[in-house]
Amino acid sequence: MAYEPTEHHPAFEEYSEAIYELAEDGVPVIQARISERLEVSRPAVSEMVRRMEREDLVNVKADGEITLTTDGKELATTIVSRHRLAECFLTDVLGLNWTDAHSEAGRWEHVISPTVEAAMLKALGDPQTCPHGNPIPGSGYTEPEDAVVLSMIDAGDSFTVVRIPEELEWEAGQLEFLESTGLMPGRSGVVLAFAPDGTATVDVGDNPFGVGGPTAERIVVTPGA
Amino acid sequence: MAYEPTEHHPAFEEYSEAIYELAEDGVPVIQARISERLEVSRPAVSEMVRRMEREDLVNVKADGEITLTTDGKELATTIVSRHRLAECFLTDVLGLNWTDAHSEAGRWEHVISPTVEAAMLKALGDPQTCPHGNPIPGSGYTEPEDAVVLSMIDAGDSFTVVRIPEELEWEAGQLEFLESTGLMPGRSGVVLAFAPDGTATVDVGDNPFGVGGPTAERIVVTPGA
DNA sequence: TTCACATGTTAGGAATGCTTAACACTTGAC
DNA sequence: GTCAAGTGTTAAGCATTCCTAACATGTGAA
Repeated sequence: MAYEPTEHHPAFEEYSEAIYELAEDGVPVIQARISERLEVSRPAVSEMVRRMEREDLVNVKADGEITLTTDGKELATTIVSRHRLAECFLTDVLGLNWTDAHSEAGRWEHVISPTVEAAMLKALGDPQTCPHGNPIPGSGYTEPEDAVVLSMIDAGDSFTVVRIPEELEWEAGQLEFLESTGLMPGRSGVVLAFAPDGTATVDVGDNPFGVGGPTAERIVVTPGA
Repeated sequence: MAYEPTEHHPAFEEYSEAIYELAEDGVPVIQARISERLEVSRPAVSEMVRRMEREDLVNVKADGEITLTTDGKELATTIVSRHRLAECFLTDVLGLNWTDAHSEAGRWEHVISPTVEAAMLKALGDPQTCPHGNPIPGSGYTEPEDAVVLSMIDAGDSFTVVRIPEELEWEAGQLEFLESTGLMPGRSGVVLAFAPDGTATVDVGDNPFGVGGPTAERIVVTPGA
């Protein structure tokens, strides 16, 4: 069977998704970041960005910042939706853990058709976020207004996890760690202390554990239990 | 994410599957048949067969007949299993029709990991055949000993559908036709008559309808209701 | 100021998997 | 016996997507 989820090349899907998620994570969207996120060489990104510009999927500003065009955004949100929906499906229906679900979804996103997407949405009751709390584009989800990153919570205060940004999902071992400690969306806990280097000690029910500074600066939470 | 279901190229999976299914359908496994089944040019098949031979996935006999090696058979049964399992899943869990499930599964088969395969098997209760009745390799299914093709049933006699061979699934409109008429595995009916050209008139409950000769020679049934 | 680092680009190449055009060979029908 | 049909191969080429090596440029630190 010909592979043809849309009219686009698989690579365009991957790059659009990366650009969308970098922007979502607040990372400057330049070629070097895409190169890191997709683990391809800088020349490969350079060439691909040129081709996507030619196909009117992205624009490149004078300072090198890359933005998605209307078409590019449509492609990106389609893929991101399917990725996050697939993650829901894989965890809720098939019982996979976070780590497996994330890597599986990275392949499923290119293979899910509108028909299957609709069927999955129905089966899952129109979920608004993926298991890690990231919004499914088009679901109408809006993040709580008081959302902050974990490192902004004062020591001694409680918090409730909102989401684990995509950026962290790509770090080896990160999802296993977060899932095993129970630092998951919806769970509440208390920040016990901050070390000078930014490491937070938190308690979400079981044993207290440490969360590295860079991680604590990315996990989105709301104050209070 | 790197695409790497096994250590094999997607094309190797596709070709192995085609070879397996051609043999299953009793079609001589030569390059020309693969070319037709996969809808690629003969030179493309020629080159691919050479590469698969080099990788010890197939053997080519002096008369041109292509057979799968042990490795090739393993790859083929893996892909065929995943295809048929995916069809079960897509119809039973997600409610897709035969036609959609077949074409979706053609993409899913390359993306399903052992983890997901195991989860699907569990969710479906270890199915032994796909929705069209074709055996899932490794499930232990054995076809009824008295299975014959529909065209072998005498006019006036009843029959029960066993399976719709893969060969028919690839014919445009065939699955829609069979599903809409109810000529599906497990269903029983009566052959009302045979036309001189081999066309059968059958009744499986609703209105009698005609089944073309070539189709009747491929659908596997057991005699009796 | 100078050096190092980050960033992007060019140039040259490679693997994968297709295509069409052209040719060679076999085999069955007449 | 001849011709057509079916089959496989060679040759040349193309699109996609990646790579390394090398180079150009900008920016911040010492």
